[in-house]
Amino acid sequence: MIFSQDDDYMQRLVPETCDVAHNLNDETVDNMDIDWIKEDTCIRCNRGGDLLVCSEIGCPVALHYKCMCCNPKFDDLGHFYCPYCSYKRAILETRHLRKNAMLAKQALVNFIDKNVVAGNGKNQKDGESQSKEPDLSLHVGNTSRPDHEAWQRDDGGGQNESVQDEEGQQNERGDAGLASNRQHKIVVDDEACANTSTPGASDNVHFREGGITPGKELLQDSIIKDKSKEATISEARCEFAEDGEKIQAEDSQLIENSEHERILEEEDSQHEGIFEEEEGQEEVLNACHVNEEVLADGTLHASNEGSQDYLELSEENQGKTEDEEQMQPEAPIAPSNANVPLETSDTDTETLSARHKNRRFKRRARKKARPQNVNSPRKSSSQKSNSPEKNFRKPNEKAATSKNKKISASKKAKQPRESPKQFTKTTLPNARRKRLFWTLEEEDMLKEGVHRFSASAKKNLPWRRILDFGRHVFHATRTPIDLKDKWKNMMAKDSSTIMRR
DNA sequence: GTAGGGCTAAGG
DNA sequence: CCTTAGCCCTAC
Repeated sequence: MIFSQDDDYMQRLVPETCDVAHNLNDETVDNMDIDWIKEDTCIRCNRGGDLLVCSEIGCPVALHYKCMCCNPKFDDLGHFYCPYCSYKRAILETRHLRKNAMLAKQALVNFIDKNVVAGNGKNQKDGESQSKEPDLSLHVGNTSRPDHEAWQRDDGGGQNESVQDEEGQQNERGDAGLASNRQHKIVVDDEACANTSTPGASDNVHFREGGITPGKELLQDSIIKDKSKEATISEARCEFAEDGEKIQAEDSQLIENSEHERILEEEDSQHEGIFEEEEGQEEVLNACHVNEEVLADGTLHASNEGSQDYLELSEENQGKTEDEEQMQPEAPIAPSNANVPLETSDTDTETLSARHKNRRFKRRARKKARPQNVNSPRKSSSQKSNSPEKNFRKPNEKAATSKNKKISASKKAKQPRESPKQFTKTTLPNARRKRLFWTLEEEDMLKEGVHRFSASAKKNLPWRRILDFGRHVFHATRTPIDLKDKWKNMMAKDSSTIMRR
């Protein structure tokens, strides 16, 4: 849509409701108004003629079509927006979506909290009844659940539709997720706007204050703020990580989500500079993650709608929690208290503690002995047979492991993946990694990788490259050495089967 | 970063 | 007790 510099445009330039006016003193505004009114030329070539005038209220940008450095952006109604306003609108939309997501998350947390209080007390005591309990799944679309109705009552009906929809999307939140969120935008948009302090106003102010380079100083400020915020977040993350291996299993997912939000936030703050009010919300989000961990670990694990992933996760985590318990007295740096509720919340009944006490004691002794092993030469086979672990291994532990093994073949690859770097960073120095069996998919990928890279390899196989090659299949904790070891085993296996024939 | 060999958990 | 498979350490 091409405008001439007509009266209509002038009127649009100096509306009393202009956002800038709210943030600048009258004198400044008056001066600026005068400048804008005089502005009847292209801001690039400084000439008159047919100009594209930005439709954003208060934006004085006018450009020749040919002076645009890129294709002009129009909205559905054909209104032209200058690149800055166009970007600003996109950011605004992103913010709305984020607000929606956070609202949904908060609703989810409330929902889960209520269920934890109401439902799980008896779940813990009755193992079998857990599977019959109402579905506490985080997934949507399951209509046959009483809790859902309770939730609707608790949170008020109007929003539930949108909140419920978005909660599922958050689980796989990415750009695609955000895009799909748009269809729900209108539903909660009003509330999101209400919570926001008219973003457009701040945008405009920054643009004006920054002069020709819009909000340059503010931009830097925002980057600094953002970095400090990021540091805070990562500090918090570290604290979580110190809580033990359990966190690691979910940390990668946490990081993914946080990372995604951080990126969004960076984008926002770089252009708007003031999202300090969202810091609290960021914390809320992190808190949400923590809550989810707790739930995945204990309360949700059995009542979930047959979600094997949760089930398996909780099984593993029980073992890990146990390890954490052993470590705590010895650990020179005491982990934060965040895991205390984890231990006491649901899995640690009196009987359980008593049953595991002996085992923990033995394991602790073994772990104490481990540092000596590290520095000493290889142990003799006699030492090997004296391993206390073997002597005190329990039948139910065996059963759990075998069950775990069965599940692992098909399910391991679908678990949230933990980064090997995170693992080495956050695990105690002498702790041994949890044994992770190879899936068929991983083996196939390994074969494929070796096949692909062995041709180009002169002497040594590039395990690192093979790992990168199959990163999407290999578990995130796999290292090149693991690949090498696995290949070694596979070769040994092959040769042994050949020998037998 | 990789190879080789030893250690160890887990299962039979 | 043996075997298997994954993990770890050390040398290169």
